[in-house]
Amino acid sequence: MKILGKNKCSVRDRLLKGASSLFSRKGYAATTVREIVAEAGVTKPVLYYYFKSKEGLYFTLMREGFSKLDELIRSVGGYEGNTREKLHRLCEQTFVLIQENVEIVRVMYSYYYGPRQGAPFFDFDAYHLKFIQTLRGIVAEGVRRKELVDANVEEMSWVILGTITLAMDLYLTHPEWKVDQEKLSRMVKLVLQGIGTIGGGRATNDQ
Amino acid sequence: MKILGKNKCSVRDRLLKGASSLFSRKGYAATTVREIVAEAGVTKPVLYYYFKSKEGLYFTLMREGFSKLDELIRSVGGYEGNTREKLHRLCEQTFVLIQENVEIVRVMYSYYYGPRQGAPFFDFDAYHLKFIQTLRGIVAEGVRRKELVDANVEEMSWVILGTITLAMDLYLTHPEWKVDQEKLSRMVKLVLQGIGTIGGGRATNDQ
DNA sequence: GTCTATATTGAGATAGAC
DNA sequence: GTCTATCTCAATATAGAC
Repeated sequence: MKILGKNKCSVRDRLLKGASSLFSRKGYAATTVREIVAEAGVTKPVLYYYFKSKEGLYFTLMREGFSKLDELIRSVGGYEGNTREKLHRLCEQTFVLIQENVEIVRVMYSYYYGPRQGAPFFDFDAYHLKFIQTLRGIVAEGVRRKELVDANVEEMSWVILGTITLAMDLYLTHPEWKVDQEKLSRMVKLVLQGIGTIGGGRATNDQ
Repeated sequence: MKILGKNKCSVRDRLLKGASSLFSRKGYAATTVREIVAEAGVTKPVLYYYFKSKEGLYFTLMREGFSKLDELIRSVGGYEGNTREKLHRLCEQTFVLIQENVEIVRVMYSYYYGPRQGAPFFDFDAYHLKFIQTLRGIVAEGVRRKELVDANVEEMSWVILGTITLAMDLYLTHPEWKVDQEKLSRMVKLVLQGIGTIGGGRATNDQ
């Protein structure tokens, strides 16, 4: 492995960066190997040397992106504090991760919701499920500790998930609205405290 | 216009139905006119007779789908009852609309988040914005009436929007979880009443 | 090896008969 | 309104000159 100056990117990183940008803008199928190597200022064989194929590059990109999510999920086990604090921490870390990997998130999004268009299979859903399970764990513990109301754990998790997802969504589609961690944090606070004035009774599992 | 038996679909409708299914599964560009007409059991000139072009068919599909959303949004003006009831009604109507137009929603999603892939421009965002404005209107009125807490109207709207969006999301990607109006309704209830137990104080605009 | 000219293909679109 | 048959056009593939 070559030693690099601190501000330089390795060729491998340049290829990954350029590819993620192209994939997110044009889609996997529409992005040619030519464009990727041109973006990185190298020639085709370099790409094949590092990644074996266009598919290999794609997998590397996704694997490296989602390994950070894995790390985040593992770190949840070590969270200290009450449920409120844990939820806020999870939301914050997740949002930071998203901000740092916008392009990979875009690729994931269009794969997840749109037609596959020749993109190799990648099990995004496994990560989605893992994330939901983690969230659910925090919520279930919160209910046991009586720090959350005794309602349906799954639905409570979904409400939190919806808030995170919407923040991500708006961040991607309306950057000019400047959705950031602070706003997400206030939104989570609203979910915890309720946006209705007292009078409707507290949420319970009575249906 | 031909008179049809009550259980028969007109050719025009068959073309629209087949096209929306194909567009949602394969994407606009990857769907050929041949496939669309084959699906409807007619020949190409029929498509051109009704829609002038593939683009015309696409626009008709989107326009007809989103005109229902327009109708829904207009109907909000006539909502009766308190804010809680209005929000529940909006969520319910929106979810029903989504269920009845899954394929169009899918097409919209992949256009909105993915690369355009040759699909003609359609201003989905205008509808998105209109919807948010409507939601915001209900929330703002709720705050004035003191039926909602005096917090940031935009962020409160987003939390509700996030809940609807997540329900739609799960409905699209995990039909086996059977997210339905009842679940969405309970999720909205959770947002209104808060999932945290009392002790963290009510939400306000202190910040 | 590279370049240019020429197939080939498959897409969207149309004319005119019925 | 619907069909058969045909057109146009662009992208790609290939042949053959250089």
